[in-house]
Amino acid sequence: MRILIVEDEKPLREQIQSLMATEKYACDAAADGREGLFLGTEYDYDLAIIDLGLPLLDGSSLIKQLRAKARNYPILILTARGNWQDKVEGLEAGADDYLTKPFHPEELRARIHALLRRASGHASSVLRYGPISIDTSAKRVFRDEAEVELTSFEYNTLTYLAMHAGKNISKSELTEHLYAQDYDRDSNVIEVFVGRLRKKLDPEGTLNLITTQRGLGYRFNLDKQ
Amino acid sequence: MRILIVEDEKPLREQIQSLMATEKYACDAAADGREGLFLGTEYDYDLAIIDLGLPLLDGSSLIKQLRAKARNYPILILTARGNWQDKVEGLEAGADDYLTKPFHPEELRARIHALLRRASGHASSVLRYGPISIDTSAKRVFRDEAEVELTSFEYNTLTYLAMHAGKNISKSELTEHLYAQDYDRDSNVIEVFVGRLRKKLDPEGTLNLITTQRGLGYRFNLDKQ
DNA sequence: CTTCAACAATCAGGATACGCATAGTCAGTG
DNA sequence: CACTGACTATGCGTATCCTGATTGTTGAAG
Repeated sequence: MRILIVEDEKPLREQIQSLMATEKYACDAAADGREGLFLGTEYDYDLAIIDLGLPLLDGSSLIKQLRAKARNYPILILTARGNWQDKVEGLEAGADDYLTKPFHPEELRARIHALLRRASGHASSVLRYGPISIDTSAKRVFRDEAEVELTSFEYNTLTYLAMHAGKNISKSELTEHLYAQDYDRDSNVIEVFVGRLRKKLDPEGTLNLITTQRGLGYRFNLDKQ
Repeated sequence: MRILIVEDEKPLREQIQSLMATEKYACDAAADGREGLFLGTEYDYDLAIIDLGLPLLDGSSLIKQLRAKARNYPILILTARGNWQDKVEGLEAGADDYLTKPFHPEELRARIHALLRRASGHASSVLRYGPISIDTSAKRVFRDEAEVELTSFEYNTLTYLAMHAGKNISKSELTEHLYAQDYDRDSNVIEVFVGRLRKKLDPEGTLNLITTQRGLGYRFNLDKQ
């Protein structure tokens, strides 16, 4: 999951960033509306958290512009307590939920979970793809009823691919979603981990689990059931 | 265990809160139906206690809306003595049990225990996992018929893990359910307590009681019997 | 058909951050 | 004021992640 934070107050921004870090979400932060618009347009986020009172470009204009550019990820807005007009304006601009400052970190976290869950539309916690099943609440993976032990990063990579089964996912999309902004592009971590996943989940290569689309990315090849 | 209380009468609400505190449950309280709906929707509770006569949004509507949003934790309703219709309506809306006011704290305590136990799929108040058994009503723990003395926090950690046996429970999920509201995130309490549990319950490490899935969480490894 | 460049896979070793043990501090309680 | 239990601080070991070189594969150009 990759999350965008647009918040001008540095302490709050950093607090949110560290909260996202504990959730193992990759996140980018912008300190004003302009920068927010740039990042929000440039990258494909899973969620954005936007303060309404921003320098250079205010929150609801930012949201309007993002929506106008067909950026459809869920947006959570932050408002000062009691600013009814702002809140309503933000929601009308295209935000999905709001939170009034100050808030408890727990509250923010819960909202984010709810938005992400709603966005992905996954009701059950067990995803089945033929012989492979992924229990997202237990964070365990099985092949033919036998558990396959995955590390945290392997697990994240697999679920991202599986949740976009049938689609070509480029390596850069994967790194973008699994890592925070500043990540060394010319590394081959993804290849390494895809290799590990293939070895662990399909050592004989009979499933054709993850195929390589040269120049395009990887594709998870089992249908969801 | 994390519990939600929705009750408009302040004295009663606080009485219940302090009762929950003595039980070492983390709990949040709401004074009206709206707030109750918000909290109940956004957080993952283990149980909710809801008064039927509430301002802004009445109890049974609240329950209906929670259930409609797939919030499946057990709900205990509180009714004034003799309000048959209300009680029935509440149960039909999706409550699991009721209690008529005024009630003895003991009675509330017993009902809560029963509901939590039932929710985790255990009929009796003694949970058995191989050589480990947990008596949830007496809050005592045994290994091979010998009692193991646990402190209250150790006990809570153990029961939460045991009630979700087989699942990887992240440290943040543990803190969410064991502590109320905000809690300092970069602390290693959980690690310390898991360490103590292992030492007390399985000093030789023969049971493989709680395993660590680096980056994913902890897992209680004994099957329920 | 062969060659070549670009891209991908593999492997092993090093760096890092995660989790653990231990000990120490602090707060509450009798 | 001693005692217990909750939490913090520190250093250490190691699983996990990342790197870079090497080997393998692909597809287009000659």
